[in-house]
Amino acid sequence: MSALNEALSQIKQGTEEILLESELRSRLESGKSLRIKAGFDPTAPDLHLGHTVLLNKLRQFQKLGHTILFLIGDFTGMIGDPTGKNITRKPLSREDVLENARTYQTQIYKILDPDTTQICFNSEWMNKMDAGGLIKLAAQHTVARMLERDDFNKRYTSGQPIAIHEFLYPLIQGYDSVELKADVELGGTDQKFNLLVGRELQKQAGQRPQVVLTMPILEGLDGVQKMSKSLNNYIGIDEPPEQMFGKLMSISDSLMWRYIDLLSFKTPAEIQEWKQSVEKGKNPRDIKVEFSQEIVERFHSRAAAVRVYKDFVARFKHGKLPEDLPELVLTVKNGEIPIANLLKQANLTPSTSEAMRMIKQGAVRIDGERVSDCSLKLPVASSHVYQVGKRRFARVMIKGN
RNA sequence: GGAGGAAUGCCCGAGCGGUUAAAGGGGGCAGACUGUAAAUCUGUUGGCUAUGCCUACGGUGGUUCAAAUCCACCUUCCUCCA
Repeated sequence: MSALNEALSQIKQGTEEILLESELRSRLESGKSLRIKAGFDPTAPDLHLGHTVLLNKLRQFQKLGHTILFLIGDFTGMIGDPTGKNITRKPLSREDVLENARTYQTQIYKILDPDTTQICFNSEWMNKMDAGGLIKLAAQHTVARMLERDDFNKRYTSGQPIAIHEFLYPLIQGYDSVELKADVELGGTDQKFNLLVGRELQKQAGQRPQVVLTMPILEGLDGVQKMSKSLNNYIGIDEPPEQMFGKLMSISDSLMWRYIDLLSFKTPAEIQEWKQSVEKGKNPRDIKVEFSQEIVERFHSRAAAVRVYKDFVARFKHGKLPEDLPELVLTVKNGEIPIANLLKQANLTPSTSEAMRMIKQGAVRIDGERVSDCSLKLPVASSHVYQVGKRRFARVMIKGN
């Protein structure tokens, strides 16, 4: 296989769609270092594994010698991508934007190579654009074409409101490609429409239209909705190894394959081998362990991956307490504290009412012993390990004042 | 500019004067079973100084012994007409 074909097949691996593949091929043939654009929301600097599907692909481009334009949409952030849920957002302050950008950098450089990554902000050119410029931009697209976008279309036909400014979002995102002279733009499949607008605007600006490459959207831990912070079904790349491992182990067997396909750096052949071994009767859990360790190692270290597995075995096979359980000291006034209040103050339950419920349901343990008495009071100077459900633990020392 | 309609708990959605902390579903959480999986079954799902108290049906005021339910005004949203 020629180097070109090899590169192309690497790029194609795991991607949803490439528009147009022939254009990508000819650009790769030129041998030049391409400008690869990807846009990010300025408000959510907490990256999770869902984002890394895209980042991994960017990394691959870097390894092939291309340059990444990491665009932070601080201007478009004022609009908010029109999902129908959020209306206009408050513009972030300059400080917030820079702070978020810094947070992004510390996270993305776990995957991307800083040397060939350029961080850009679209406010740089958008703040300079005046009303006339915006009208000129708006004149380059039609309402009918805007309404082709699936979510606009749905909202329009079902009588949901669409604010005019929401139409500006795809336009500005497309215009960013003009400004950046992007050769390729990557995005999730949900971005396809916006990415295509970029092609359109580049053509009108006399540029070669960018190649559009879409990546599948990773489902969250529930396996249904896309991974997102607001749905709380995500695994953050900054999470401690234990938590990361635990969350990965809790995904279902069918979802596991989806995660492996989109996140693992194993070759397709190796993944195929895994699938076959499970078909032959291997416990899928063992594959999950191996895969989860790979991810922990990527964002932490080999040592963490090993430790986390040992801890996991000790805890769930042999019923031991976790090693890293939080410890805290509570100060009480009257020489004792009701169990419900203790659990709330130790952050093991959100409210005392919830604590009461947990006790009634047999979810609360002290030093491994199930508690059934809601009115139990704990005296000063005692120190025990409290547990609510399977996952929440804390060692609490009670002090008088 | 005119005419209608809607707003209920995390979400959807019933209720349309009293027995309503509010049916049903989804989601969440917990228990059982397991592999901290899925599926299944069961329970639970406002708060608190806790066998009682407080706050809740868009907001404010009113009618009533009693209001999510009736009235007035306000706010927000939707539909149709122009």
